[in-house]
Amino acid sequence: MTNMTNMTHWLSVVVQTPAHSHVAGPLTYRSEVALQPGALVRVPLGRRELMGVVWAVLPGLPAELQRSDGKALDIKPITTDLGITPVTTAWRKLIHFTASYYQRSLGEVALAALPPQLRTLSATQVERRLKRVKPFAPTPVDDEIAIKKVALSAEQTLAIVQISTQKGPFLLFGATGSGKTEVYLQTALQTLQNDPSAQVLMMVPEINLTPQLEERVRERFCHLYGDNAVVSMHSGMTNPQRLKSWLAAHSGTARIVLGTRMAVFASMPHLKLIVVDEEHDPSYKSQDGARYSARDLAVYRGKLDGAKVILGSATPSFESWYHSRPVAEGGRYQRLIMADRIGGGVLPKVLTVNMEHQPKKTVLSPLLLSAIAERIARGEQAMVFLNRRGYAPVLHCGDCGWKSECPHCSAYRVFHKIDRTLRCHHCGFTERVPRACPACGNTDISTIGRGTEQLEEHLADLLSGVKRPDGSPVRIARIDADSTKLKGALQQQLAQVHAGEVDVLVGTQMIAKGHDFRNITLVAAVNPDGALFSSDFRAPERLFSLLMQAAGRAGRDAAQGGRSEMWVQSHHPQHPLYLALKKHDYPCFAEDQLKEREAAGMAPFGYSALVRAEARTQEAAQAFLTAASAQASSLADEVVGFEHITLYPAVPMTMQRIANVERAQMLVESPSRKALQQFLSRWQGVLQTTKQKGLIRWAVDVDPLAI
DNA sequence: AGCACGCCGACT
DNA sequence: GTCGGCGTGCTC
Repeated sequence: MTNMTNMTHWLSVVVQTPAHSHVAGPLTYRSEVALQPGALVRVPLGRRELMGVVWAVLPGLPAELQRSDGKALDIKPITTDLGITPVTTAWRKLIHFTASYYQRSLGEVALAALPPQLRTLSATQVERRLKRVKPFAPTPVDDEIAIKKVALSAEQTLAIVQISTQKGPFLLFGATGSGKTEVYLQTALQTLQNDPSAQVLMMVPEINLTPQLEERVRERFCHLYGDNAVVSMHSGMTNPQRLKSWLAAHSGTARIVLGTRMAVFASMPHLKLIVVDEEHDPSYKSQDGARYSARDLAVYRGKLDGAKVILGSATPSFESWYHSRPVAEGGRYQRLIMADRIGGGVLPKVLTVNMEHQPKKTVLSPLLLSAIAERIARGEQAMVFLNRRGYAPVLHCGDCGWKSECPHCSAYRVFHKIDRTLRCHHCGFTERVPRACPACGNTDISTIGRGTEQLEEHLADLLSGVKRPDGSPVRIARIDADSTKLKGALQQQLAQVHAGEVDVLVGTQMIAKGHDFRNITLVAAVNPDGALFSSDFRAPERLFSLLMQAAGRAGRDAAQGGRSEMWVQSHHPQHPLYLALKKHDYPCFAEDQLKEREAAGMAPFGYSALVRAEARTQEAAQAFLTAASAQASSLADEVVGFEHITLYPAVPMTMQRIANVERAQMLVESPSRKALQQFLSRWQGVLQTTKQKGLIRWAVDVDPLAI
């Protein structure tokens, strides 16, 4: 390595190039100075200049780029080296795995995983930003006084010991209120104390939940490791903020990175622990670009970086539950159980109301209503769920049968009474509510069904005679995507609930997640049946989890735990899902559902991918898929296990049309993950060359959440 | 995907 | 005579 300075180095550089083109792979550049794999550089491509990641240092000019006539091909030199520490080999392996598993180009995944602002800054600008992040300084902490002592339950203590003494990955199966977060924090603290440079990654499903966790983590760690020790990473941040967090993590200054799914790609050279909270949450699966599962990647990354992984949930995904079965049966994760609520809190009693026995069109059964009134009279709070925002999901003309269909989508526009609009929740198309039926002129048009807006109104009406303990009237509030559109509105509304300024809270699933409301002693799901018979095979699992989480909102305060209740209004109260819910019996529900999955060959017993096509017409979208499917058989000789691949016919998607774009999809299944992977990577080429008039775009979704 | 070049229509 | 429509082709 002595006279490296004056010779030409050939570098394989990954840049953001489109997946479907001849330059999809890494490109070769030269450099007069030696560079490390992982170095961040800027390179010329055509008339542009792009950021790239040095993927490998090549022994010489690759043969395919050498011209037979001996003349040197014009391999361009890199423009600049950004001059920061190269990303680690483990990071590059993670990116490589993600790109190949989810069928995207390396460049797309690598560049999407780096902060966008890095692309626009010069080496000197980056250097300046880096200086603003305090340099990494190992800070061993053993000051017993500085560490906040927290009383732990026996279950928490056991979980912490098991995590520290065993390898994992761990599935922390803990009831709502059992203190999972404390286990994360204690384990994080141990990790940081055992290794002066260790870093911890903690992931949560939604941005809404990061401020809460961030506050808790800051309170716990900043006085030990400094203000720069905790950084956030989520899509709600501005580009400069993202760059700052990224540099802090990359340089090792940040000891704890908190974030949403994107944080799984954070550059953390000393990563020693990964926590995935609420691991079952569908938000961990990306729905655009590379459709990765941040939870699955977290487990993979743990292996690459030698970091422990904790997946936590009160209602784990069936995949994780299955993987955490006993080792003797082939389990790969270690299951840790925390069944008890801390402080002796009791899970609320679950009551079902059989809506078959109620008069038709009943929104709230008299029983539920009086139970809510009772809470108010006692000065307690109630929470009512309805997973449908707006006033009514459809507007309808009784005379001619007109319905408020969206002209651009295969969906109805929702009636919003507040601003008297018809809004499409898919494409955003909004119009004033017509005074008369647009089709026949009849002025007698009515709504069908109900949303949170109407429920709020309805409740106000029904509870108008109920008085709070001090004799004042009931205060009702609504929290959903409409009421929280303004920045900070959600936090403000939640604060109102905490302050006891609200007696009845109406809302969508937004309020079911993660928020601790001490004084809520009744939670009600008004109309959750929809998911029971949905075409989406994961719908029951999501409903169960949502209801369990919702139930967890009630009775957090041990003093009230005894009398807190979860009410479910249903037309099918005998459905196994509700029976399991009544017993708070997730394992029973999981066992039941896993049997069904096994019989149907679905995850985790079988593997699948979807190809989705978007086109101007439904015919074009399907024709593209059908043509690509027909050519798949030509790959039979190349793909080992091809006979185990099943290609299903192209069908319209459930939401067939959005914003005038027709959508179709095709399912590919296999009992062998390896065969499916191999097939998909070969088939990629076929899809790329399949031309279809009117086709707008297509994408492969590996391990899709919904089929 | 960008970003060029390139060849035909309606404007200052 | 130029501005600009988007078809085709290339990028280490």
